[in-house]
Amino acid sequence: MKTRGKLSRERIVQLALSLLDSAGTEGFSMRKLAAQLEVDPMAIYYHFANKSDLLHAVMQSMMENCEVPEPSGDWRADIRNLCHGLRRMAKKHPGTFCIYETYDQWLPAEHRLHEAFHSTLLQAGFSRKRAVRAVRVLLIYAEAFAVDEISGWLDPADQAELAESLRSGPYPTLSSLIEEIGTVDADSEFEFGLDVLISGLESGIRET
Amino acid sequence: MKTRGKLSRERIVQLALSLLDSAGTEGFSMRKLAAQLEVDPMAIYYHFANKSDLLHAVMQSMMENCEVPEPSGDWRADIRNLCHGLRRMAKKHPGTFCIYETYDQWLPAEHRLHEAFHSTLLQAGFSRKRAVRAVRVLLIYAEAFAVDEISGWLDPADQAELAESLRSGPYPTLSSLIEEIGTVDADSEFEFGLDVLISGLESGIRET
DNA sequence: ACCTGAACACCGTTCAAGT
DNA sequence: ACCTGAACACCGTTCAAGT
Repeated sequence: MKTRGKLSRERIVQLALSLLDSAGTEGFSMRKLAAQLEVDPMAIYYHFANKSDLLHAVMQSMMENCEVPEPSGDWRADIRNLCHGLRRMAKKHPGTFCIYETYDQWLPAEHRLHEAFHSTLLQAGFSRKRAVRAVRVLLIYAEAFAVDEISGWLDPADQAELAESLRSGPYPTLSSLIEEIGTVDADSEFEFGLDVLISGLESGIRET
Repeated sequence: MKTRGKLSRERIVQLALSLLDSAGTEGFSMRKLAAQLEVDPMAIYYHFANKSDLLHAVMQSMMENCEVPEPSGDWRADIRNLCHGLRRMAKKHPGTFCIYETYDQWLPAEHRLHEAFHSTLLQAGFSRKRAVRAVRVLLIYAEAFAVDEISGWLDPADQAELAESLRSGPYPTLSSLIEEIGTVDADSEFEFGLDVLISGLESGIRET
């Protein structure tokens, strides 16, 4: 009812989201989006101030749909679930997530997730300062892992390329590890990192 | 002696490196670089196939200058030093480092650093598989931390913006933590993450 | 061998105009 | 209120030409 025309903020955002995720950061442009909307490029500018204003709305839409599981009482399990939810969201919206990772302002929609992280750790007995620091480390890890995953840091074809690349100098250790470096199971890899972080965090809950 | 002209691969790379680091990813372009070199934009294309070929060389130059401290025998200290070296390099070359982070191919110049990481952990008694996984987690953390630092995730001015942004909904935990979230000392923050990771890693050296 | 210059297919965005 | 269309200042890059 707000719009009699063919366009609406909602329709633009939804199509932008899917175009960004399917075409990637490089393949996305205001002009291509307009073409998909079957509209003049400048029509979008009636609804959004500029490209980054639109991207802001797109990121908001992504974050609003992020699963934030309910707390179970076991902070270790809850933290894991929150990280998994974040990773699932990233894989569902690879293009948008990469934009989000280089975005330097607060997104209201991310507060819901951050609230859950922080309250989980405070409940678990973390001091305020330690909780904030722990969340920061966990988010850095989970998000950067997801970005690496999106950019394809696990294709088995890489193994040959690595071997080729290593011929540029004597790297005995790396050469002996080609198989291990090339063989990556993303799921268990992610789990491993969470194990390390959580066990590192539980050794000093009372500190600081 | 390879070039009689005003241009050379070396000169182009050095100026590209400093332009990229001072102007940032957005501010860098082939045309602006050519202007600084006082040369026609297309002159660069005689020395490099295209933009990403040039950026590859720029990243190589950055990584070649990365400090890779000698092993001391104490793997905990060595891992910390390697991570600090990486972070220092990132802060010295913010623009180039951000390009590097979204680059999806092997850079020969990064093998030196990775070799040091892996051999340190193997010496410390990590199994091959566990060493590879540990390095991956450590690099993800150190690099993503550096990127966050570069994009300015620690300015004290953010505190007011966060408070404003939190008014969009009820976020009791976050609201109570505004001060802690806004007050970040990057150095000790980085150290905290390393503490967590290393203590998490030492709890299971013999596993897997 | 090394650089120039015009040209092309893209961008995001301003601004005036149409309905 | 909502969209169009021409125009501008940018891109990266191809291709033919100059020295």
